[in-house]
Amino acid sequence: MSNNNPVTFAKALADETRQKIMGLCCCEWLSVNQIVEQIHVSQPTVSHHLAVLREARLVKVREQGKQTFYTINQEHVAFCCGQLMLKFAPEAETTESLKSANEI
Amino acid sequence: MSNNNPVTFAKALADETRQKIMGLCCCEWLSVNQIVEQIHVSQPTVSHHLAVLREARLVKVREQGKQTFYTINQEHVAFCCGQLMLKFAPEAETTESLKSANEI
DNA sequence: CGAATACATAGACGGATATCTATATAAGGA
DNA sequence: TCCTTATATAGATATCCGTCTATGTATTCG
Repeated sequence: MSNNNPVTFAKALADETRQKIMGLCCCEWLSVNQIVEQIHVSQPTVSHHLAVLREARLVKVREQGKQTFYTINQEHVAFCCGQLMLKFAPEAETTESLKSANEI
Repeated sequence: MSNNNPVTFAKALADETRQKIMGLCCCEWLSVNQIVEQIHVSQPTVSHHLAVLREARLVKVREQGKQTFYTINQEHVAFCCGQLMLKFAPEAETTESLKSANEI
């Protein structure tokens, strides 16, 4: 059921806790427990949110023994943001710079 | 209650109907009725969604006699997308091009 | 093998939200 | 002034979703 449209992307981002998790494992790989330790929700809740992010392809997963490590799929985040800008802000300056960068 | 954080932005985008409305009035001013005519939900529902978009500052409003016209606030959409990229995809190539464009 | 650790899944529950109908409000025209 | 048109608001309802506890599954270690 992995989906890739702008609505799926937005829904995945549309939660405070999920954005916190994303902030935590943005530029590094974290195990589920490491995330739980830094956030005030239960382990199953974290697992639930990670599943949502996985469905939306917003995280990369690496299993290693007992542990499962997650990190943000930055390329996909950037791609989806670009899609939103092209769709809903095609005439904005920032979007122009994005377009011209893509052409190079 | 107008809010400006990434969660508010994502929540506002996290609905199929709202994204349809945004697509419709992206590059032009439309009255509420014009939106209702092009979408299969009731007028109060459209008004509700426009209120959500207004709260998130994603639309500009212009009242004119009996009618109220809406268009996407493209600058703000682009800004929020940029914020998301900087926060959750700081190392992605696309984001780099965004940064360097801002520096110019 | 048996216990402990790490994570996922199932199910329950309460609060948020998308939609509708009915109605209020306000502007324009006859 | 009265009726029509355009939009917003109120209230009801059903569904979605975030969270929790309990439990399942798999891996590691003694």
